[in-house]
Amino acid sequence: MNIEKAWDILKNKGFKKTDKREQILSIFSETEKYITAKDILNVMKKEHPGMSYDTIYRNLSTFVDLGILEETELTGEKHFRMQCEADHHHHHFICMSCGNIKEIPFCPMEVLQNAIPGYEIENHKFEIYGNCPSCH
Amino acid sequence: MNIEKAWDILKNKGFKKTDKREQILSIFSETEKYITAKDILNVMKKEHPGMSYDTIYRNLSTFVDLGILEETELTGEKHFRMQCEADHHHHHFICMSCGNIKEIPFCPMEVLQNAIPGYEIENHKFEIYGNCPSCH
DNA sequence: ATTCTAATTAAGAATGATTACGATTTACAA
DNA sequence: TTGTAAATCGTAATCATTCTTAATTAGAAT
Repeated sequence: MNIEKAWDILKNKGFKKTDKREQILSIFSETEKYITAKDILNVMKKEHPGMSYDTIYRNLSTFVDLGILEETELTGEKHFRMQCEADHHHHHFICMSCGNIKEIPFCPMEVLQNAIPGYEIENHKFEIYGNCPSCH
Repeated sequence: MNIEKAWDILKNKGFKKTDKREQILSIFSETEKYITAKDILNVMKKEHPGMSYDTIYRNLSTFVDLGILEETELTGEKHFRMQCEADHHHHHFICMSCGNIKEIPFCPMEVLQNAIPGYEIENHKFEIYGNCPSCH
């Protein structure tokens, strides 16, 4: 996902182009890491001192709904990052030291499906936490 | 895990036997589901109207530390249940309708370890959400 | 059995993330 | 340019969780 593609989606759904949305998307496009609403506020309040949390949370929620961002819960806080472009479904290793992520080129769900017949799987979470090679 | 075994652990570590702990453990022993601190308060305040949240959270935290309970984050809230007896490491299918859980007799980590060499895995979360056969 | 002491609890205030709301401003279509 | 719904601001409310202090209690020591 990149900024242009995000705007395509937003425009297509009738959302307006605003400075705030532009800047939020720009922040996400510059990092691979999962970041929080507070992280975003800290960057944005430099330029817009009167920045409202409401604006950030509302837009993050919109972006997740539209598939522009992906969301996960880490240590009690919601974290967000740009939705991966990858054509194949995959998961992430998350470095708890530097925050960088690594794509895990495999998903256990295919194997699983057969293991619990009769159970209707709607969602799953598969995340691996630890230290990446550079944070060893 | 059962109540007797939990008390063995608690006694062994020098924790005292109190009515509140007895009742909290009893609530967990009567369900397979993941429940919240509020769920516990709702049950306990019938007998102990002046029940404090602090007592619940403090004990839940102790129980998790001692391996009596296991904890997970569902829809923004901490949920707890008795630690499984199972001799083998495993994961859970969680029914989002009735809350019942089913043991998944397999863990993808063995396969994964080889897929990302150099990455030090400290923890992982593998949970499957959906509807169980009876909630179809 | 009584006393002592550290562990435990009660009661409510504090915190921190997130959401809600009325008033104001803005994007953009007509 | 103007009208209007959408977006934002500023702040208050909410919700789960943690903290604080004083009072109570379990279990050990006497």
